[in-house]
Amino acid sequence: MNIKEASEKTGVSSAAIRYYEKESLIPPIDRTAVGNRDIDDRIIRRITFVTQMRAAGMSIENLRRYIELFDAQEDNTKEQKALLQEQLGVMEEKHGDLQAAIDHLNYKLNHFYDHMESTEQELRELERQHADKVTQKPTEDGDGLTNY
Amino acid sequence: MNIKEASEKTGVSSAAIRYYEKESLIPPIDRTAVGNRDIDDRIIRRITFVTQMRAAGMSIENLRRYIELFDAQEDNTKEQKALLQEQLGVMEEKHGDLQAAIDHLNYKLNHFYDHMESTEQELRELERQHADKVTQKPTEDGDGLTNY
DNA sequence: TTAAACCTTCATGTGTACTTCAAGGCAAGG
DNA sequence: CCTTGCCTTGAAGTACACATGAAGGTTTAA
Repeated sequence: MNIKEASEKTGVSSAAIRYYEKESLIPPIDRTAVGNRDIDDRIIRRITFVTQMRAAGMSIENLRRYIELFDAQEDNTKEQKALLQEQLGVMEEKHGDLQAAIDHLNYKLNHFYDHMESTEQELRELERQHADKVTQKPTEDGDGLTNY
Repeated sequence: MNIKEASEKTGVSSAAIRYYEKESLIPPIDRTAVGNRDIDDRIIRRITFVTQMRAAGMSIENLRRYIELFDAQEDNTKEQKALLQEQLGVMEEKHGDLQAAIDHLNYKLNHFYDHMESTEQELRELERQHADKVTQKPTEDGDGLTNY
């Protein structure tokens, strides 16, 4: 498929796909007779992988290092492990921050709700939607942003 | 406390604190007689809140809108709700992506481990550390990055 | 055969979120 | 008195991750 189809399939812009190839986040892409990129499913999967890792907050630079290590044929087991471990740490931390912020907002939303008329059900739905994910509420609402 | 102490306490640079104040992410900070910022715990909490939301992926712009709404005295209940709802959506999505990426890396790490000598215990520890957080593994390891 | 709709490379522009620099003020220690 | 070390504002610079534009090539459809 051409780059536009790949773009539509992945949700990544054509320019970004070219950029990823140049930065070696995805392998060199085969070209057609006239020099156009011919993108197969392997490349699509790689693009999707990049998208996931980017969404998870991994920088282009780290992602490139990570991929280089995995693509290399030498025995760089140790470095691979170290890099995985490092990235897992970063992601767990982000995950924690994110969860804290979500909990915080949910708490605020619930508190907020307590002081409102109960005619509007949207908030209840929202609350129900997220209820299973809220594990703990902040011990105090200390950011000074609660007017209610 | 002065801005340097606040910086050390929050892990946010002095320049960033000034920037946050200018962008109204934190309230106007009191000044001493000679014009230096005198930062109290309320400001510290605000800075921490900003840090958390930033870490969770909220943009400066959205964060400012959010804070403006909460600081305003008018009855903007509806907008506050909408903004909270919007941000919760964004964060839940990010959370999902992040979890997917973490699961992916954990799966890779486990798979990886299966093919290694069991003399090195670090990976077991890492595995143990994160085991409770891994809820599901990717159905296939389709990014082409598994050499092992 | 001419326009539309793709594509290419290379260069430059853009938005975000700060960081760094320049120029200067205040307070304490030697 | 002068250096050190903190602070101030305002302007300009930087890094990242692309987006956009220029100049041109190919293929398809009218």
